[in-house]
Amino acid sequence: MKNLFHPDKDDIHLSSVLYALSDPVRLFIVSEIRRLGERSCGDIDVPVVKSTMSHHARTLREAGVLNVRIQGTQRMLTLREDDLESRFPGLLLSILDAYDRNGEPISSHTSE
Amino acid sequence: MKNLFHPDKDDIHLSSVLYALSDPVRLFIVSEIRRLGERSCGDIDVPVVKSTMSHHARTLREAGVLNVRIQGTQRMLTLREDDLESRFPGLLLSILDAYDRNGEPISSHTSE
DNA sequence: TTCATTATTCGATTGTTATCGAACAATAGA
DNA sequence: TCTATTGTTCGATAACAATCGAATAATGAA
Repeated sequence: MKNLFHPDKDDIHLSSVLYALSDPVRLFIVSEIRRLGERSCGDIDVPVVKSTMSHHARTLREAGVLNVRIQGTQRMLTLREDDLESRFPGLLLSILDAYDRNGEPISSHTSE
Repeated sequence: MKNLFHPDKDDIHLSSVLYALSDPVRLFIVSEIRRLGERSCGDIDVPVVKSTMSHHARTLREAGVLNVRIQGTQRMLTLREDDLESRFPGLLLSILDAYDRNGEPISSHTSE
């Protein structure tokens, strides 16, 4: 049985969280999990192939944004809302609210 | 007289702002400007050479985080607090508060 | 005009990342 | 045991980024 690394709450770093959430695809993933609750990787309708999705899920997990629970062949993703809220109060909410208010395109952060 | 590009308020993108603030050096720069008010590039005691500082100032300006005003040979930097607050309510404050609460290290591979 | 101050640009280096497809692994179910 | 489902890992690629030092530019002061 595999054991997935998750950083301790106190090892979650602001710059890593901001970096993880600065990618439009990852922002979309996180927004969907917040909207729908726990979901597997495959449940999230994201315009990348599954190996890329796996990469993003890992990036978010290692940054401390997501918790990943193994259930059969699936990886169930949840937001680490409580850990993030206690470490960075208001941060996640303001980011996700900003995301929902302004329709960010899912292309690239160097768009124009 | 040179004219520096600043994105319109409505062209400031969440992912770009998060990316700009995901670098520890840039977080420090922004935190210092918030703490001290308007400052020139050279006023900020940051552990990088001036060409690198120039690069970071440009990244923050182009992301919409900083306003840069030319005064003589200096570039005076201010936070675009109002624009950011109206577009992403609470975001900047929660980031800077999180930064101040948890001392994020500036991990740089050079000393100066 | 000459010099000092301040910052930008340029070229190079080194490292990181987002993406894909193919191969692989783990599990559940028949 | 066989097969389908679900993800991960690996290798490759192309793009981007953080940093430095040197050269350049703009300005103000002597």
